[in-house]
Amino acid sequence: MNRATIRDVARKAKVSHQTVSRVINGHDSVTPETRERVTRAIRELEYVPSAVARSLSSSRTHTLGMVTTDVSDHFFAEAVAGAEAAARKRGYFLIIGSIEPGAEDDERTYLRLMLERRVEGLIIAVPRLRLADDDLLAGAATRLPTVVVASDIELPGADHVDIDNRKGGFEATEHLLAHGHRRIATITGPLDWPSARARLDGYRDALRRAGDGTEPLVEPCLDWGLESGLRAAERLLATARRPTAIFAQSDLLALGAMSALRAHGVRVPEDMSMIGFDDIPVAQVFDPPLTTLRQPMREVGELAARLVLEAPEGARRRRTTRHHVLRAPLVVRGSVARIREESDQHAAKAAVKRATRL
Amino acid sequence: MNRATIRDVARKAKVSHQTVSRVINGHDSVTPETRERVTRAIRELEYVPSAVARSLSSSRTHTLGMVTTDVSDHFFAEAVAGAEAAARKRGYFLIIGSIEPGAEDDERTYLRLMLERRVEGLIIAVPRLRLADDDLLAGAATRLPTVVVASDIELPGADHVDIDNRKGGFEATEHLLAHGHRRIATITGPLDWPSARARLDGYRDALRRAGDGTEPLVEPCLDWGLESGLRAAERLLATARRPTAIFAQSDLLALGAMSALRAHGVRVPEDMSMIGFDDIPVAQVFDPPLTTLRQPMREVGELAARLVLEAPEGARRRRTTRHHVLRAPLVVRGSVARIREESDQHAAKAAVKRATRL
DNA sequence: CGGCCTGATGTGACCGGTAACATAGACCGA
DNA sequence: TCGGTCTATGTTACCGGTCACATCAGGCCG
Repeated sequence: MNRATIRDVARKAKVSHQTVSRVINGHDSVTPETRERVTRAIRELEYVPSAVARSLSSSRTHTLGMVTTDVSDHFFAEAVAGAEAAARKRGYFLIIGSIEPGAEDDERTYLRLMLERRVEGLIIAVPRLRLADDDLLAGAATRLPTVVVASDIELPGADHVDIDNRKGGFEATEHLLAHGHRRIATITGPLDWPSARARLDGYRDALRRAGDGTEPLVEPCLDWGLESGLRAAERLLATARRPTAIFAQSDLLALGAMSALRAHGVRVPEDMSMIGFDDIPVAQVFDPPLTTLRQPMREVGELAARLVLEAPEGARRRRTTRHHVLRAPLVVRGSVARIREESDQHAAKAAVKRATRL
Repeated sequence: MNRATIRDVARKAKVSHQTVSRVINGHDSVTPETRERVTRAIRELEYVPSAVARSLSSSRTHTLGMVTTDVSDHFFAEAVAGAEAAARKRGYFLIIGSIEPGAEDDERTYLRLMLERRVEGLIIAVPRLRLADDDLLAGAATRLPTVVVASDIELPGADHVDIDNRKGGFEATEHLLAHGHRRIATITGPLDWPSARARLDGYRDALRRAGDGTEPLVEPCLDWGLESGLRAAERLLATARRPTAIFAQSDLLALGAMSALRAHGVRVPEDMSMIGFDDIPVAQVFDPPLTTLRQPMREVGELAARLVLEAPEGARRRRTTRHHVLRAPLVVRGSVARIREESDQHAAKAAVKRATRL
């Protein structure tokens, strides 16, 4: 039971296939009665036009491709949703290749699949550097409008969209400093992610600027998840001079850490202030509600799709790279408190000790 | 700068286009040296075969379509990931249409887009009934292998994959009953979702079977989210005879409810036992860790894709519908406690009162 | 040594649309 | 009345692959 074609419809309606094509595409200059005959034939044959044939002859696929890190990461899932919505609003279809952890070779496979399908634009949301020196990607970027999301990858002519991670890290740390904290630890994401490094840089910036006995205390993790946060917090609790505040680079790291703290009888925010990054929905119903930085993930995706679709055509393509950076505003909730006297003294004592040692 | 075609490669390698095709498809009966010449030409021209043209002539698209409810729902996001993985393992590409809340008309649009793209199979993961009487869908289901996920939609010849929600609801309630609870409320998802109704049925089954002064107390919500859970819990706290346990039909509803309880000074599990449904990752780091039912969402998606791909071809198609039901096992954590004496008396007193009234 | 088989390669049609151009009336003004 | 313009429709080629079949050169066998 094969699908009817445009010629089957034409035969049934006793017109030429071209007239059918005109009806389908809402072309004017078709007599109402002819149009009606054709429409009926289409309905009776359950004709559905073939996007495949249409793409081949018109060389337009109306399809965008997005290669992303595993969408089980909240950030990327939202970015995909945003890109999808923006694409669809403009009549485009988004096909997605989500790279699962451990299957990083799929990056190339996906990219290739998308090029074979003749996508008209590319969004690359892969933070790691593996793809960077790939000639397949480089070639694609010169032919197609390409936007790189949340990544360092350098591609001539490709625009970048990202969160201002450095500033975010800076503001998170400043917020803790403003509450009197001096011993501030950070739990980072994987340091081969540009976002993790940038947030760490922001953290360092803030501490450096504060001077005054502050000192970086960095606890890196291999992923952004709960488990890692939990273990990182346990390592921090075991250190000689325990911090009074922790800046976790993701909400999941923060929530994992908080569960470890709870298990050890350390209260948040009384004994330990905590700040996250992301603003995932559950952050606000946690106990205490998590102070964090909201990442506008959906907007990142939307902006990426818009840039791809509005890129100038062919010869008019720019060779310059533009960076679009979105702010991640601080959302103050209940997980940060002013440092307690005791801890203050503790910190002060520690500072003196350190000063003496130098 | 347009893409090279198979004929360009042929010209450059001084062979016929058919030979190039043979090389691309790894066909044997090509001399090693010819193969080498062709391969070099492919590389030099940066030739990438066109899946569009290939699909048109071979009438195989190697594409599956999945129409789902908004993937911001954890269940559907995981199901998509599972289906994607299963499809890809078999050399298929999954294209996704995610219906956002409020844009339910898109169902048809997406379905149509997928049919136009000549998908070779369909996964319909749309719980609401809107699509049910759609002739487009019905027609598609007779032509293509189709699987319906987490939905009541009746389609001749389409298999169904779902969670055993009724049993899940039953077991959740039984678990609470086993801890001595008698006044057990349930916070449901939207009751036009089959899963919500089935869980509610399971809850009722368990109460009915327990008899003995139990009585349903149903608090329905319009979505599955935190906010709704929060407000539902507030309504429950305001009722005259406050329940001692709540079965929330999703983890988000449960977490939202717990945040409301906390705000009202009601401790979980001491004053109120709580059980969820889903087992989202953060459930285990909550305070207390949430007892819940784990939905094997990934497996649902994988199974759906497998069924689509392994469906018998054409004439051998079954007209019967098979239902595949996956268990949602109980995950015991810390949010359910044995009922306290005081509440026990309370419940007993209430039971007597009710008996008297009858 | 001719016939036949086999492996390597080439030829032309075809998949189902779109694009460009052709054609045939109808209408219209000079 | 006639050429020109406009509208409705038809004709043909083409997009870039695959498919079925044709061709051709060796090798083997009787």
